[in-house]
Amino acid sequence: MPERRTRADAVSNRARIVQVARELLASSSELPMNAVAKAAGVGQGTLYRNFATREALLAEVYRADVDRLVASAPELLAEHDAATAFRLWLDNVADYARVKRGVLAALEGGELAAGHHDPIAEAIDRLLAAGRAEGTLRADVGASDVLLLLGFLSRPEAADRAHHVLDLIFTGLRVR
Amino acid sequence: MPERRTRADAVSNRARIVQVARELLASSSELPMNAVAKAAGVGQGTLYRNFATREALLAEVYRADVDRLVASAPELLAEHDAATAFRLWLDNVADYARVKRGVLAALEGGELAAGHHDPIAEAIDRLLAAGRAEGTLRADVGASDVLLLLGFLSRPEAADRAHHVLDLIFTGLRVR
DNA sequence: ACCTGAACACCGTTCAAGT
DNA sequence: ACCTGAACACCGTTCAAGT
Repeated sequence: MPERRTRADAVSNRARIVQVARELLASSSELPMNAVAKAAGVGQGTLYRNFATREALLAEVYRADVDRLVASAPELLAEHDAATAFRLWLDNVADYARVKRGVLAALEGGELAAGHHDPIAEAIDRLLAAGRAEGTLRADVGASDVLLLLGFLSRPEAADRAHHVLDLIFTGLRVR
Repeated sequence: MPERRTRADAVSNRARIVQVARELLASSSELPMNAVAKAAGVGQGTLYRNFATREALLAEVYRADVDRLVASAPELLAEHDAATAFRLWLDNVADYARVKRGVLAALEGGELAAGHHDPIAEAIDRLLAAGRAEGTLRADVGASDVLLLLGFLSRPEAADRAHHVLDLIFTGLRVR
């Protein structure tokens, strides 16, 4: 298998697409594929070659944010008991959701159903497993349940009430 | 103000539009306005004259279902303590959501933000107020919080887990 | 009063033709 | 190997012309 060098213009095209998408999302929350291609100065075909679906493009745009969110789960577990770590992690999710609703939209694509390795689901699994071991979080709750509950964060009206509603959720997941 | 008779064709057009929309939703979950007009045998202008937005059309399609759901709240309160009534009512919502996801989609339109009299929010308010009076439901929960939490029912993956997730929500809303 | 349907604007996606 | 952009299919919405 010989090294296959990617053409320089292809590399810069891809980078520019992602950059432009990020900028468009900062100002509008919609992301028309044609608009991305035009603003990036590439043909539509090039856009689709790089990102076959809008979801793929969103995932790339928010990859760093999602990585940070996922990485914070084990960090919190190292410093706190599991229930506290879970509570703090939920606040992290809310903070991300407030700034960029896209983080949530990106993870709602349905990778859930596909069952492929959704890193956010894995982070939740770790937190839940730790809480189960501690006896502080309910044993009959799965990551997919939590993801369903967190879906409310993607609604625009959620902004004000997010932390309060997260508190309700957390209370429901605790062992009484 | 003299009686203004509506033309007979206008009446039947409106009825046929709603009927056709109901049928399309039964088989596809999408509802293209052009498709509704075509299937109903009317021009697009007629469709828009009757229903200025898709939301208005959906509201009309599901009006009977929503009415039933709303009416069940006081009925349940008459027969059960407030916490039980609330729990049973949540199950009613889940049952509706399973059969026709549109009921949920219709109520998510954003009447919430507008603050106009959303009958579902009123039904929830009655249940919460009764639970507060009884001391069995948390006092710091509003109908808008519950609506946000119920939003998960509109997701396709919710079907299997709906009752379980509702149980988690209910637990979070109970006074411990 | 009410209706029709052509027309406009917009979007996603594909693919023949180019370099 | 990669790119361009015309082209196709689709949708929402409006409005001039009809009855």
